[in-house]
Amino acid sequence: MAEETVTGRAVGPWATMKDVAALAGVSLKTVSRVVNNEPTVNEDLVARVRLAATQLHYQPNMSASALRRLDGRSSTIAVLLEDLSNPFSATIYRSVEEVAISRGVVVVGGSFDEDPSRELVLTAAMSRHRVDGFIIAPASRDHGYLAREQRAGTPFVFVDRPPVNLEADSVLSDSRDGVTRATRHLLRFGHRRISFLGDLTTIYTSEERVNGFRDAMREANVTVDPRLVHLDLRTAPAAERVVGHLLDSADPPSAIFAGQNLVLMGALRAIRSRHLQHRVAIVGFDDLIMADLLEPAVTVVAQNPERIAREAATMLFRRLDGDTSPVRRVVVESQLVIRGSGEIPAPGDR
Amino acid sequence: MAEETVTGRAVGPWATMKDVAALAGVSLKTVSRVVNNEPTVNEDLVARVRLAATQLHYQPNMSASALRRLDGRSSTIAVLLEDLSNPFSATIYRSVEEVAISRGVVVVGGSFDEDPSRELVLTAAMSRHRVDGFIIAPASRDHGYLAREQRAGTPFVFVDRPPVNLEADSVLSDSRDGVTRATRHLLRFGHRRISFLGDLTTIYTSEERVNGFRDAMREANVTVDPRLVHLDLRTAPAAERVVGHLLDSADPPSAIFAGQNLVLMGALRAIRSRHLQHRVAIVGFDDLIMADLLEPAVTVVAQNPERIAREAATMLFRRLDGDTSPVRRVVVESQLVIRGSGEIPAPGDR
DNA sequence: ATTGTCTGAGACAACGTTGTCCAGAAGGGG
DNA sequence: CCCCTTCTGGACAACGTTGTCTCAGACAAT
Repeated sequence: MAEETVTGRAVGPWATMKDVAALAGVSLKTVSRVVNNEPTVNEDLVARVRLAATQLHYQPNMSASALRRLDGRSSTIAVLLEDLSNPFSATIYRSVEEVAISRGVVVVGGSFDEDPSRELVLTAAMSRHRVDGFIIAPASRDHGYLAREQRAGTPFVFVDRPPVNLEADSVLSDSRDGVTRATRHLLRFGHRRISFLGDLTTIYTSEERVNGFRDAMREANVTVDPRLVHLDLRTAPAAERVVGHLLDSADPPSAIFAGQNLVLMGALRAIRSRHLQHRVAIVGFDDLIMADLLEPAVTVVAQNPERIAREAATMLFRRLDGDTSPVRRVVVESQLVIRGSGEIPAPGDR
Repeated sequence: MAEETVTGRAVGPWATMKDVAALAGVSLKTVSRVVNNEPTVNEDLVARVRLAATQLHYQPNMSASALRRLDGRSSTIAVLLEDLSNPFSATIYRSVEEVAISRGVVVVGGSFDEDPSRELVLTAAMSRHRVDGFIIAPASRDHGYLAREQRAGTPFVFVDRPPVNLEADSVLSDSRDGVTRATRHLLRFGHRRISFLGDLTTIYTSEERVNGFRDAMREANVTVDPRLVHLDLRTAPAAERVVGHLLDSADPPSAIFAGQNLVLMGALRAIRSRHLQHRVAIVGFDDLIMADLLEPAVTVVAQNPERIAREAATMLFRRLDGDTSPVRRVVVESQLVIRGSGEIPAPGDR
């Protein structure tokens, strides 16, 4: 055991292949072969090496391994999302982890918080660690800077947002269509004054969602009152304030579409504090835990983060396994979950 | 740029220190010094090296760096929790990430799902990657097997659950006390038939929570009806079923303490479906997003995952910075958040 | 018995970096 | 002017592993 080496390094009791080889009475290279399950080793030797390895609690050093291997693989992938503490990102992370662990790959996570400079910092850090691949929901709107790394052989799979200035696989939700369908749903209940509340317009999905809303309104020949459209809302309190003003105004909306989780919560608070929850219809984007427990239960457009993640992970690993087929864009359907709050009819309506 | 090396390896366009040195017209070692911000380099050379590095988009190879460094540091820490997709774990992960990124350290995450064998698999994987430290909420109840790694110099900080058979720092919630206080709260509203619903008894915190409940009941001289205590509930549907039976029974509880998130949700569903939400008091452990939007809003014992994570991360990094002071156990207070559901008086009560 | 083929194990170099050591330049004092 | 010290940069080895090559030995065919 290499308690102390020539250089005087106090590495602690990490056994190396050399130690295992010495104990098993074989050459270092034979240990390497056994560790990598190469089939050309005599089974007696395999057994001896295995025994020595367990006795010494040998754990291969992945840094050394990654350094020396021809493919440079580190058995590590990066999953970089908006915010690992929000349920959507967390579910994606977790589902990717599931696929990764089954392949002996560990997952390095990071949160961008919609900050493009953080995206740069984190992707660079991951590059330094030579992760084998990326699953990324970018904050920036230009991903050309990743081309270099991509050419170096690192695959990228974009989730939730498409790559810009980069040819890469992506797995997206049908946000636009999802919102269109939800808006049609509200229109069907007689609503004409529908308020749309959206997240940062810099975010791709956020843009898609407003567009989906406008699509449905145009299709139904309902003009959108610009006073009812509020974008760049990021927090529940901000949304609560805005919705409060809307509801207190002379010509309030009869229905609200909340384009994001926190915005939905703020809107719900504003509605409830005015006891309007059975009068004003509301539909949200992204499912909320406990949405079914509210009174009325909340109708939402639910995305499918598990499926997005599974698709993305399989695509990534396929690429790592050598798939060189053309870039793919997979769209995962979102689903309108009808629970009550979106089925409140407009005042004059039947 | 090493497009192709002697061995014929297609490494892609990763520039190495050698390439940078060649372009800058200095020796390899000088590049290393510049990259590591060693102060003994002439500033002209520094500038030249920096320029060459950016021109080549040089990113140091952390695998090589970790391999060669005396301390073997990989600038990586592992955060291994129950389930990264549940809000408690996700918040901890995210808060640790925040501290880590400020130190240029990346975070590898993993979920145990309360499966001790998965704990073994994941910790071993992290060992192979030679992570610099661990923040861990273990699934197993014996952590002696980590001693070897600890002796190798890797610090461990346990969160949410204390280390067993291992001397290591820990950051815990005052679960037991929190539950005791919540139970007293229910007792104060006249409740005597209080039902306790708990998670897997193998989980440390789960055990603590029942104990906290029994403490308060004993203190108040109220005997606990064993039919009202249900443990090993893991899912919302299971909890819903159990609470359904309780409520439909001849002698139902007047108050319920739900020892965990999903259990709370199941209990709430059972109560609501019987329209008893204004009759049966309920208090949960762990805050729920939107708990304030329910009718009545849900009283909970809220933990403080951000603080737990921040404490744990600072402890870990202090250890990495050489702190050799005795092992510490930090307790982060939980807080009873009064919202309404826990303040429903018992039937016969004032 | 000799040669040729094949299998499996070991010697050796190399991956990209950092620690150690040394040499040459620069600077100061006698 | 020379010697000694200080500072800076470079040569070299080493980290733990894997790829390549070689060689010993087993075995079959002549």
